Amino acid sequence: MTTPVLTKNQGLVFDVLTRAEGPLSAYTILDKLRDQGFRAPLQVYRALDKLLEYGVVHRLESINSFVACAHPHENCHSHGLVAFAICESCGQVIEFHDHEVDHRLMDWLKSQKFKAEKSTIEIRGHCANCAA
Amino acid sequence: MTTPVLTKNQGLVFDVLTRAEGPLSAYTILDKLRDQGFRAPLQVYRALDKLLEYGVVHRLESINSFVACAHPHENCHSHGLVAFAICESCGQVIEFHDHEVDHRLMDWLKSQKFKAEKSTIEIRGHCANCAA
DNA sequence: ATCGCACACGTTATAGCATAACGCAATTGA
DNA sequence: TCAATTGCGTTATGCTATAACGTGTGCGAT
Repeated sequence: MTTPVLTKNQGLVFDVLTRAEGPLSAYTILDKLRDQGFRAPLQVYRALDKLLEYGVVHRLESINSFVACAHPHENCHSHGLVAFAICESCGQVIEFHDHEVDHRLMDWLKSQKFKAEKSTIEIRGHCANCAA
Repeated sequence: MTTPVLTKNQGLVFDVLTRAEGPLSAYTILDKLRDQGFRAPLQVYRALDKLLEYGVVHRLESINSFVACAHPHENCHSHGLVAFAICESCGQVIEFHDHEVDHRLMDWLKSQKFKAEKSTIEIRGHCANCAA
């Protein structure tokens, strides 16, 4: 499963996210793309929907923001769960995968006969630099 | 650490959440409390802030909603991580705690010298009844 | 007792996040 | 060629959350 060629808008949004230091909100992305002709939120959200679908971008539910996947080449959907540590001081995000956590959660869900579709694991706190 | 006596507004919001079948948005709560004199979102949000602080209510980040804690008596802050399975068909939420997952995540965070403060683990999908 | 402080509350206004609904253009494949 | 699909642009709207102001009440310290 490989990522399709991106359209113009998808490419612009993906570039902005890739260059960013940390996660960006949809409206921040919009502002950064006004010079490229973006005028409305939907232009951003539609591109984001596709990028999320392709697995090259992640949505951080707890801060209503989006971040480029840390492993752009391999498709992120093929890993198991994705987890994020989000620094509330500097905004940086560390993405990580842990099969142990993955299996444990999946086993539990299985025991409940719950069919998992999307998952969100986000830890907010302070990174090594900011913990002071 | 015991839960303080709730104020009138906090009590009303907590009651609504306790009686609800599933999670409710702040504005849904507001609507349910109009007859008791609620007029503005802040009345709900302020009560929710306290209830979250007391650990008797959880916030579901991925659906912008709130749910009463499944174990009202024991303080939920004292458990480790809390995880939720959210059914996208019927809206029901299953709350669970798993020390294995907890430890595993905490170990990883520790290895990164990341100081965790708040966590979100939410799995969306379909529950046993709705999976059909 | 009264002053000062902390806290809950009420209200209005505004900010921030996300989608509905319309129509047009380009592409593809039967 | 026609129909279906997909992306795009625009306007309008809805949902989620907080800022900023002022009021009232309880309570401890002086």
